[in-house]
Amino acid sequence: MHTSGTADAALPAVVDHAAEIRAAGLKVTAPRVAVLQGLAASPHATADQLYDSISSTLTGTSLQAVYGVLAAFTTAGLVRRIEPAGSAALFERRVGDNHHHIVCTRCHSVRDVECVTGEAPCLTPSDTAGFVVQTAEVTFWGLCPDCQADTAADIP
Amino acid sequence: MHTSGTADAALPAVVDHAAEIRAAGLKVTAPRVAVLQGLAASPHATADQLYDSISSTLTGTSLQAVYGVLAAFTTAGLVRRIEPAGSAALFERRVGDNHHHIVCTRCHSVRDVECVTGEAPCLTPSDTAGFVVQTAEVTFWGLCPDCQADTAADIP
DNA sequence: CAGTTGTTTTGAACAACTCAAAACAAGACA
DNA sequence: TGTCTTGTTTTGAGTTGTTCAAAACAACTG
Repeated sequence: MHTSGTADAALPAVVDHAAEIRAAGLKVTAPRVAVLQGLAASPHATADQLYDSISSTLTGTSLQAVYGVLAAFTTAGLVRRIEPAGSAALFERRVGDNHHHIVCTRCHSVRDVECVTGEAPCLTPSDTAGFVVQTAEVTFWGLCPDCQADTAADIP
Repeated sequence: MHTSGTADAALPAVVDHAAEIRAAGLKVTAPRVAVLQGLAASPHATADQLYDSISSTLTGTSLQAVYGVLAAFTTAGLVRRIEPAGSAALFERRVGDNHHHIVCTRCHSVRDVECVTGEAPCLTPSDTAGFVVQTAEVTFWGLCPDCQADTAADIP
């Protein structure tokens, strides 16, 4: 760790996070950098999970601070908030692209799904009932590989 | 009310609801019939809204009873539970068909959307990451006609 | 380095929902 | 028709996820 070429190159990720926060017009603080690090480690995390991963290294941080950070990031467009039925809100770094999600019906794990067939057909419902459609959100539900193996073991 | 041709034909809707409950293998009770009536009147209702519409005519009913009724109906396949981000759970009578929803980003009103282009493309994500896909849930977000008029008035 | 403004801490409150035990009623059966 | 069993509702409390508000605090500006 301490034998790297240049001091700045040693921690590129951290530097990036601070820069991203600054670029969004927000002040750079320790909880904010930590939340971005946590999201880099687990790309679909709840506020609680992020607080857990943060509180070990950044003592004195509160869960409410994490909620505040995530609210600021969401309105600033740094993170996206998704809310699959039956789970707490999840936060992810990927914003701006129209990607979707697949959720495991058994363990609630979440993975990203690119919407290649996607944009055009999915954004064109047959009858919008007079609504002006802004976005379309697709959530797939199924069994993740781990739970497939587990349920296969259950049924002899 | 008391001058109808036959006694049974006087209350067709109520009879239907009781029959539907019975057909689902559940006991017919006043709160259950009332919940189905409430859902007939407002096809996308929260437990709270249903309780409100019920408690005026059926005194002594508790909100917890409504939650219990809805849980029983959901597992029995009589109603479907949807959970748009930012709202409490909504319940609807339409089950079994693969229809979707459009939600107003301003007032949170919900309308059904048929998925005509739908089934095939929407159920075929490009890369399922090893998941076995069971269902696809599409939620459109936009402005309802009322809110279009309201926001148009706001911007001179 | 001081001032301003935005952030975090602390503590409380809230909404939606679930749980558990006792009272009760619907439908089956004698 | 009355009794029994089982499922349902009532009552009351508890949990989880999230938001609010005031005071303490720290990041960037000049």
